[in-house]
Amino acid sequence: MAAADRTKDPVRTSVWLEGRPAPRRRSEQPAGLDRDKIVAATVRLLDSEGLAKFSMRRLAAELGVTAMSVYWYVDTKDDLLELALDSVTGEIPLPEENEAADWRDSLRLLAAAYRNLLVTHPWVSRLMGEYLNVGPQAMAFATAAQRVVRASGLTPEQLPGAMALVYQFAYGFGTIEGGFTARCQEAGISQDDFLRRVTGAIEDRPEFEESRDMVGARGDSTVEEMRTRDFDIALDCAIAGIEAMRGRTAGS
Amino acid sequence: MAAADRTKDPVRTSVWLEGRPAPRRRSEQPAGLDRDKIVAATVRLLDSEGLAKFSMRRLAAELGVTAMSVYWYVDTKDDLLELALDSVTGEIPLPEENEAADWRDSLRLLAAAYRNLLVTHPWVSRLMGEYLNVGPQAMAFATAAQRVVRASGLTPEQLPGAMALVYQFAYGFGTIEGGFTARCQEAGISQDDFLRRVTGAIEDRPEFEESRDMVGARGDSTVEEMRTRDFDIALDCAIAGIEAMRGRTAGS
DNA sequence: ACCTGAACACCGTTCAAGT
DNA sequence: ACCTGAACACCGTTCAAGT
Repeated sequence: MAAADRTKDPVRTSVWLEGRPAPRRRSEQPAGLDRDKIVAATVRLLDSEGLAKFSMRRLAAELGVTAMSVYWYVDTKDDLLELALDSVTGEIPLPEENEAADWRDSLRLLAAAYRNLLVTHPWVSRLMGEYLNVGPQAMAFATAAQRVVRASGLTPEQLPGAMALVYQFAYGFGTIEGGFTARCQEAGISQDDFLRRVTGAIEDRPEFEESRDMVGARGDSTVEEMRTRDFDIALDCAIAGIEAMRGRTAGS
Repeated sequence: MAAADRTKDPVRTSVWLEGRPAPRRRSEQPAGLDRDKIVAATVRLLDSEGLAKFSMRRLAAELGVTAMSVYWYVDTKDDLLELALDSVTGEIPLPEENEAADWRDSLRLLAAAYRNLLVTHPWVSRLMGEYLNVGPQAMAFATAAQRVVRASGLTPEQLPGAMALVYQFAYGFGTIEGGFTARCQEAGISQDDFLRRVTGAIEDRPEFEESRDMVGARGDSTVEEMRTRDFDIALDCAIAGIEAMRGRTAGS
């Protein structure tokens, strides 16, 4: 199947794998619409109101245009969300190619940036789980992520497992954290207040007795501090694991 | 705020933290409806058709009843989904309390079971990211999960980080895996065929050149084998990390 | 080439009414 | 106590029509 005759495929894979390139603009359009402008407005709306409230009609209103105008630049809502996903993925700062830095430091920076993306854009997690995520920015991140872990000196057989450990951990961590912050934002309440509210509700009910110590605050830390500490310790642990794996053979 | 007068709260936390207990049935109802039956039907529908296609109207049709009948047993769709989430969480086999087994083995079993839950019910991941997940089954799992990692001998300061590393990794891994299998099932295509299709599309397009080795198959393994291998290696790595962290002080 | 309007087949949920 | 029907305010998307 040549690139030229690739057209509508019944099995949807990804916007990025469709034959059709983004339509290029030639001159001033009536409404001044634009794929980039549409994606930017999408990201803005997703950030401020969340994925659940986002709709093509809402987006069109934001752009001062009819709902159907957007469909000139984008095939479906799914495609648009994929574009928005890749767009914010580009916000992750990637380490320099020829940097002499220790791979542990690079790994820590990259994982923290990944976590940060998932927290500042809580809708990102769901889209990553739903779509293939093979856009250019996602690929650039994946390449950098692989390069950083490869510098640890693991064997090619160990590499994918170690990659999964670090980045899937960061994904899971950022997902739960993002869900929590989004919920608080939606309720118009601080994270610490929300936690107090939940622990309060749990204390009132006898059936939650044995799980109380898992939910409450630890010491006098704020929720944010607790989480950053746990994230750092988890990364330390993963890095220590990678170092311990180095030179191990398959069945030891 | 006593348990008795807790009523509708503008800040939604979770079904499990609402004052109202599940209404208990007294005799034969006209349609023989039931909270358990509703939740079971919900799980069945979510498994077979996915979260995107699930609706209260679709569920009602499955139960042979009007859409609004369900609302007698459940306040909102969100509440129902929370109930379904906790219901399948109970499918995870938990290790015996007084087992003399090595914590590494228990951890491997529990993490694998967690991954398995996320893959067999691909809708679970999204709900875990969206809701608080403090239902009884989720709490039982969390308790067991904590007990297993605690047996590794880490300090109380290290414990939450190590927990996060292992279980958030399993969550992230199962999420991506579940999303992939769901996509294949929806398209009516095998996972290996889907992968071949994607790699084929990537080979056709020059802009994906440098990311080709990250997507393709490795050796002659099937997709499923590759993933299990990576998952196991990642867990080995995490366990090695936990062992290396043992006895380390805060800043070493 | 770009944008609109009406229409179709859906949603979750409220509310008054039936039995 | 339990279930229904009509209605409200939404969806994503198609399709014919405008400029």
